[in-house]
Amino acid sequence: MAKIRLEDLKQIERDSRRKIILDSALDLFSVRDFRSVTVREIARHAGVSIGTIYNYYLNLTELFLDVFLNNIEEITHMLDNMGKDKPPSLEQLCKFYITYLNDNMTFYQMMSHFMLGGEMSPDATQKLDDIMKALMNRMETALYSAGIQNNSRLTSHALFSALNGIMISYARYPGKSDDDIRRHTLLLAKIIAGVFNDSACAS
Amino acid sequence: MAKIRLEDLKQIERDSRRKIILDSALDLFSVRDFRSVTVREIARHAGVSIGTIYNYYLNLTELFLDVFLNNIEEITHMLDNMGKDKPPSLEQLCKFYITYLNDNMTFYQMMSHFMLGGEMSPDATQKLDDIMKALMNRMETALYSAGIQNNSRLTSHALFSALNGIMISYARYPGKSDDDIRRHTLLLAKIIAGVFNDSACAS
Amino acid sequence: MAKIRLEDLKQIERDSRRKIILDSALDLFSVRDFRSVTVREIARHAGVSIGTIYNYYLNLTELFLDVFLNNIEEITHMLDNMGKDKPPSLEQLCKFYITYLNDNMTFYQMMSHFMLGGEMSPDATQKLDDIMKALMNRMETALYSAGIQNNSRLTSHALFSALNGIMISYARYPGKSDDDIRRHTLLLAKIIAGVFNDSACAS
Amino acid sequence: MAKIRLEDLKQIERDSRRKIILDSALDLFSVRDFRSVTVREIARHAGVSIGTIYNYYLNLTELFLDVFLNNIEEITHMLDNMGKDKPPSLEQLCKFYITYLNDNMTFYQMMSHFMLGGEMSPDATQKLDDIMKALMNRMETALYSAGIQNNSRLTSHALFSALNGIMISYARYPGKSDDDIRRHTLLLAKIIAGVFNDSACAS
DNA sequence: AATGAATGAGGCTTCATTCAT
DNA sequence: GATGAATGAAGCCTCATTCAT
Repeated sequence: MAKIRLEDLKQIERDSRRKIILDSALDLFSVRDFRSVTVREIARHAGVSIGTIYNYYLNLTELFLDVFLNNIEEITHMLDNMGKDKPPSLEQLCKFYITYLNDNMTFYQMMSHFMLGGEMSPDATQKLDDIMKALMNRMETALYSAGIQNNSRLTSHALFSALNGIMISYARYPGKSDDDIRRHTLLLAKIIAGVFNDSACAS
Repeated sequence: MAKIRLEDLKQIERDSRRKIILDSALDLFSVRDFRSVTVREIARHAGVSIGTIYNYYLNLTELFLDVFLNNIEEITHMLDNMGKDKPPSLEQLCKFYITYLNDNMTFYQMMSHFMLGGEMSPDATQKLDDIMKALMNRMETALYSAGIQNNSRLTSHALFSALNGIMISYARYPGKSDDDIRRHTLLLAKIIAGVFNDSACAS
Repeated sequence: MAKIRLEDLKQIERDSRRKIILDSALDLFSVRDFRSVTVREIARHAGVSIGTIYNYYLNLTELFLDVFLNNIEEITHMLDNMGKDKPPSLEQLCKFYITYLNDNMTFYQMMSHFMLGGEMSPDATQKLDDIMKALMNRMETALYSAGIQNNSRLTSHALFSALNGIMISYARYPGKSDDDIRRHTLLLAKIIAGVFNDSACAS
Repeated sequence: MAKIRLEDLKQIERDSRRKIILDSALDLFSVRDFRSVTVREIARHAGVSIGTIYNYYLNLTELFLDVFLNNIEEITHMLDNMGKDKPPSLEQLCKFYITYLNDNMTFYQMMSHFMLGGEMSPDATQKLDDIMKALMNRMETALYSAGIQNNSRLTSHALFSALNGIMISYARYPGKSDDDIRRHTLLLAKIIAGVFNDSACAS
């Protein structure tokens, strides 16, 4: 029994140190494009050595992926906690998602990165797939509540795509401030929500 | 007059050489992620020296941008030529755009790149803005024809976003072949088109 | 008395654990170039921790050296057991040695390593010297029996050199299989034996 | 014609710079084990940038190989120039070779390195094979003159092996000075020469 | 205008060894 | 005595860009 507790403690310590590294990386990513952040910087910022990073992650890509997956999980959890009793409305969901993306530009930077060529191990691919499915389930539920009951899975893919596309297309509209961007993307999110809602009514 | 002709010739030669470089780059990008293509490779493939590349482009980014802008212009022209007399239907437009993106993966790779951190000169930003506006005009026209007459500019932004998002989100769905991807993204394009169409009817 | 037995037991356990480590290392070396084997791998393969390795060896070099010395001792013992009553003939000796080297490529890899720059402690140097002398005695005996009685010590050095050189020079003849190598090196061993034999007769 | 001269000049310049790099590397290798010499050091010592090294060599291994091949060629040429009219005697050849090895410890360090695991491209392997054959021809000729006319190719392999083995086995005899080593290895070379000579007479 | 050799900062990663538990 | 996480120096190599010819 004592032994089990010791192992547990070790695991907890390991997890917490991994979290320190992860959070340090996030910290840096919130300020700079993640592709320009170096291992050295992450290590220094986390207060550990370079080697320690590699004790917790096979390579930089795995660390990036961890950040990415954590983001998706966070979004999923936040969605679960939005409407305690009933699922969020389409508009709530869209606005929330776009707000999250505005607050976490690293997230869609990484999405682009991994989707457009970032090499991933089969293991990582599987994990990503699972976590993504959980998020898609929430989207599907919201669509279902909004009255879209045919093709709901495919439509949730379309909705997810549309929202991601907003940020990809307008996250850096030339000459606009961060606030302008936020306002514009939220507006587009509202339009997307409206379009999907109307479509539900029409059909 | 003779002088003018000589200058013209020079300009023509210059333009054609620039085109050779551009096409060579495109050639390479059709096979590999553009971020992994080096100046040396482009030069060798174009049959010119590295230095020549820099005689025609300030730096690699400008060349990338040229490729990108040419793509947008090409899309715009193709849209213009689709329906000789009447603008394309929403579904036609969406399917066409997604088909183009499937055929030119470099295009949305570059879109992501420039939107998510690629540094651009003010000059380049302006040019991009102009060319993008022309494309957006075509989208707006199609939406207008489909019955979306309120907020049509904003809605065309939303449509553009949604289509881009399809590729970003599903261009590399794990374990799917190129053909699967094409089928899935076209399906999503159809759903998007349908949703926008329904919305037009509903309102 | 009980105490002595306990100490003995401890020593036996210590020796056996050291042997486990040594054998694990040998196991790995039989498959891969010893210079590419890491402490971590040896530890894992031996089923002990990295730290334990360092409880038994001052550093990796000492472990390598231990493997090397054990090899030389093994060769010496095998030579002793070859001809129970009379020493082996020159050809027998040469063939045996080359066969051993073919079977234990790590041995001459290490010989090269230590001879060509591997740092050794004075203590280790002394140990190596002793063990090497024992082997050289066997060679000298064989040469003596073959009729080489002048300069026999020096000649045994020459013979030893010649045999080692065979492996260094032809252990990786380009495009040859392991079997080809074995056949070629054994042939050269036979020639060397013959040359030394003839020389004995001639003088 | 002018053009050809220009190209020639360029090639000459290229060759000479390559030689500068090569000589700088050799310079360093004469003082330190080549495996501990870094690209940075070679570059600094040659007065060029690191990148320049890689303009002339694909990687460090290729540079090492170039040093090695140059050594073999040098030996071959020196052998050719030894006896203007008649080939060198066996003893001359052996002594010369061992002297060369004593003067160029990098040579047999590299021989060991490449023979015992250093990865080589097929192209490099071929080049090495060719150059080695030229050297072996000289050895064979000397053996032939010494009266060894049966199996002369195989015997030249054996002689080559034996000489290499001398250095591998005794280049670092514990507690001996460089001069001691030189004397001892030359002695062994003489014995080897004698043995092969006697053998020729006996048969 | 065309050439292409030279540049060199800086990236990621490895791995023997230590030492607190 | 056993453990194994932490350390961090150091290695090789890439590649956009410049500039003398």
